Amino acid sequence: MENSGNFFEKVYEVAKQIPFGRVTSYGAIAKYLGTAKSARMVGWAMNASHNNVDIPAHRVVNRNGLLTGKFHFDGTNLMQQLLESEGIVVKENQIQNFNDVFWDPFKEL
DNA sequence: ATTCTGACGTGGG
DNA sequence: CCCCACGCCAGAA
Repeated sequence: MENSGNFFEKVYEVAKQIPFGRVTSYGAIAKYLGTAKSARMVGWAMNASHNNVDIPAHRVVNRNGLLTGKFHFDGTNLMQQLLESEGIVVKENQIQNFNDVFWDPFKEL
């Protein structure tokens, strides 16, 4: 399982390190891993992370700050509620003050 | 084996 | 500023 590939494992590691009340983008993680063009794979990894409860996938959004994957969660607005529960303001599936809550692995990690 | 789509991002017109 | 196309990799039909 964990041998699915270093890439997925790395994504999980970074996602786990996302601080409370913060969010990051797929591209940021992908870039940090050196696969900036494979940002899609990051999302795919998140899909697999469904098995890993330790992965706060709700804290990962696209570079637009939009909750693109909110439909992949159990509920319709479960992702938004989780983010708001952390103090993040979300409006119409879009994170407000995105730059303020944005967590950059390059800068923070 | 082939084809398409998908939780994205960047670049060009 | 808005719209379109391309790249990337992996899994499903």
